[in-house]
Amino acid sequence: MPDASTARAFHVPEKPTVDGLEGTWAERWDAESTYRFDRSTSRAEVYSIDTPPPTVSGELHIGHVFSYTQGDVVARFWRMRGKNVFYPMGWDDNGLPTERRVENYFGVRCDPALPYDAGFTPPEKPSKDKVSISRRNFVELCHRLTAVDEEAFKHLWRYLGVSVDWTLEYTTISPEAQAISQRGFLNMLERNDVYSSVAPTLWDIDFRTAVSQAELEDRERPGTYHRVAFTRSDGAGTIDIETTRPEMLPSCVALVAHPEDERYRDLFGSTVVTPLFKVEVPVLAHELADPEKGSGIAMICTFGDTTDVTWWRELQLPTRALIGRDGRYLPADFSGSEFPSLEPDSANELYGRIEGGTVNQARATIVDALRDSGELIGDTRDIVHPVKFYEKGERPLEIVTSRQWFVKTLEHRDELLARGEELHWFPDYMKHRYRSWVEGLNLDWNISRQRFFGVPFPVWYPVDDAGEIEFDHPLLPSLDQLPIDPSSHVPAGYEESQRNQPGGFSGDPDVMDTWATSSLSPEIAGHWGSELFDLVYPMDLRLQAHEIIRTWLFSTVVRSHLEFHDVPFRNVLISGWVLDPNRKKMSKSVGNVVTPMPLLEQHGADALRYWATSGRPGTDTAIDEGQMKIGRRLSIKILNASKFVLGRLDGTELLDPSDVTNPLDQDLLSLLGLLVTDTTKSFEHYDYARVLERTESFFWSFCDNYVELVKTRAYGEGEETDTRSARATLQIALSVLQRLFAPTLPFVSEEVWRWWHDGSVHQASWPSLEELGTLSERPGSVYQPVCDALEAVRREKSTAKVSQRAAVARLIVAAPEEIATALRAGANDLRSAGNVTELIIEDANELRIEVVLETV
RNA sequence: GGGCGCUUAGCUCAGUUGGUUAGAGCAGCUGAUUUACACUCAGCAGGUCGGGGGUUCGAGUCCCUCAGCGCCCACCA
Repeated sequence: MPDASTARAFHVPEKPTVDGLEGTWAERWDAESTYRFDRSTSRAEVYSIDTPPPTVSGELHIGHVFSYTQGDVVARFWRMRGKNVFYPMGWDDNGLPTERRVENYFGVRCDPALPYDAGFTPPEKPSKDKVSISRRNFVELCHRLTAVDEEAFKHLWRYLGVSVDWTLEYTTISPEAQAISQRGFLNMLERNDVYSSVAPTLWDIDFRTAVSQAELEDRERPGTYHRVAFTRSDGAGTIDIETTRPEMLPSCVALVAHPEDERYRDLFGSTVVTPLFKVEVPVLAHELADPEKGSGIAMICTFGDTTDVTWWRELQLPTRALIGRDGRYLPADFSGSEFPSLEPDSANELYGRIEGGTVNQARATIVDALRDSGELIGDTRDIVHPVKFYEKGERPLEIVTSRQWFVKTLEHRDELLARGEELHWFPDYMKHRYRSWVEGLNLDWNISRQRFFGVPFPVWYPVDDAGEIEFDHPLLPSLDQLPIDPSSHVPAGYEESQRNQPGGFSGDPDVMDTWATSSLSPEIAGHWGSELFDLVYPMDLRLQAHEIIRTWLFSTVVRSHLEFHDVPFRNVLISGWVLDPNRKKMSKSVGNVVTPMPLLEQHGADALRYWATSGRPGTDTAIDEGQMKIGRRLSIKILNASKFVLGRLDGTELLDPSDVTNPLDQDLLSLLGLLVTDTTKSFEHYDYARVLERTESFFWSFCDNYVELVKTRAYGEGEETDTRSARATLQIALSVLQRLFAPTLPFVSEEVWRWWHDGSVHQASWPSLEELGTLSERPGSVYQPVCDALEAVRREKSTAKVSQRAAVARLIVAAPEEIATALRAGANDLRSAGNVTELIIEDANELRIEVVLETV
């Protein structure tokens, strides 16, 4: 036998069941280290896998089960194929979602200004009024809750049978992950791949943090066009613009129209005066101005939207930013140089009414004032238009000027596109998503977040004698000091007492975006800096869902390209979404999110895996309990068929292909050979769904036709060589089928395998053609005609509404020579399976089958 | 506006490089029944392959076009 384990006396239970297999085998696999990665290996022997560290912020959902199962099936195939599979598991336990969960779970809020309270205990029941606690207390609660969540996640994973090596478990907030993340950052800083600057930044006013382009989403929102009159400085009348954001008027720095626009061409270079605030601004030309939109001329404000940022940058306009980090209006003086109003008193009076207010309040005030001044032209017009939101946010993003760290992506666009082409995508068309994302980049990647539970930037800054922070001369730790927290560690040459003092130092207050850390998942999982890393990097496989191509996949490619001038992984397996039974996307707000544990307990892990494996790569798939039931039924069939076949076999006797002498048996193995070739090829192309489909289909035919045909022969009736041939075929076929099912249905496959083997099926070798002996040139040429004849017999009995065991007095088959020969070879089996008394096979040109039932 | 995918039986989906009469499961219907398995077995019925055009001896499959659904990207004032 080619199997890794040895056969021995069979132990088949009286009443096999699929219930409880998950607990039993998860424990055994742990105890036997079935999935342990062997470090004494070479890169060529390794198959390494990079899976997403799920966000630890509550419960895993069914989408995780779906995606990870697809990856696990592939992992199990390569393991059986002889690869040394490196399959770690990580948890992404820092970042906003985790903070959000901790705030709600304990009823707390982080206030970095507060001192640490060593005796703090969170309220027994979280109330709506959140308790403010120090950063250190907050981080402690984060660690406490994520530890609990991670145990629950791990339990689910083992129950599902994900074949990770749990000794390789990692978390993104662990000291090692932080050290790697900080090392990656310092390397980028040294290479000048990352920079900090004060710049307009996409800002969520509720979370009070910057967000990156990748975290944007458009949502349709109602808006209103207001037509507003600007006065020409030359006194030649007014120019109307249309805007949905009249509240940005005090931030206006210019008007802009298309360079070719006849209507405004003569105005370029001239100036106009803004309504209400009476600030003189230039009229400029830029190609992004759309003559079709509104009146064809737009106002540029700092900053109403991302186009404003582009115009501001490219036209080198002044900054008149007025919206603060809390979304409220900052103080401004219209008599100064920053806001040079021609009528400062009235401008300041009006501004005084909106200062400190929200955007909505300001809009109402300004629209009223425009109406009063006569500068609002005509009626307003309600529209619905896309507005940019943080994907987890509730209010529209503002653009706020702040200091942030950016990774240079724009200047590497072409190289990043080329890296995308280097990857092997499954399905292939998913590469378009990567490409269109990279082509559409318009901002460098902002990796700093003004939050608390994350990897800190390993940077301090000197504070000059005047108390100003010198951002341009950061103080850096050495690599062997990592990880560090600049808010509690002190840079070399300074004392803690000098923190935030003139002549002292100040720590960078921000933390890294969660993607900035998870973009290093291959480095973290592979322990960058150790010998292990060279064995596993670049990874062989990245598994993930399509929705995070622009975030996780993109950012991982960026980091790998900048650090190693290579791709981070060779193959990308993209999974689809799980849709609810009505084919709608699941979301918390709709309330149609399904948690997997109840389904797992009801149907069993193999059944859920069966459903998940039926979803092809990249394809969105609806939850379908019907599919799970079919998976469960298949598992039970595998138990029963294995029990039956092993019951036909003689205890310990191991047979091999040389015992297979009967033409029907040889043909069955030839067909099995086709299946082995097909499934192997499919797996090599990550088509796990096809493997299951083909194997399942073969298996049912094997049970219903082949086993029925050779039942009596295998019992020992008739010639001894024929009995031996049937038993050898049953044994070989069963062994192959159990192994073909093993990646998809690991629990039931392991159960039946262990009835007759000592080792695990998951360490057995993937079936090969060699173990099937000499294969026919024309597979199916014997088996198929015999099955057809058997089917004719069954049809006759079914039509006559008699038992399938009813006797057939005479079965007459007239057939062309080849078929007749096949039937003669299978005549004994056909007779016994059909309970046929007299079988007559004649040569004829046309196939003709006559079934004469025995009259009672 | 640009791009990608999907459209095959009531439902969920297979259909390899174009090749006999288009397949499976579920649901439906008709039966069988001390059986390895009722979480069973056998059988039946159900489709002008989204519409139109083209290439070809031959198209579910290739090309063009239209429509519907879903998604991705976009500088939406």
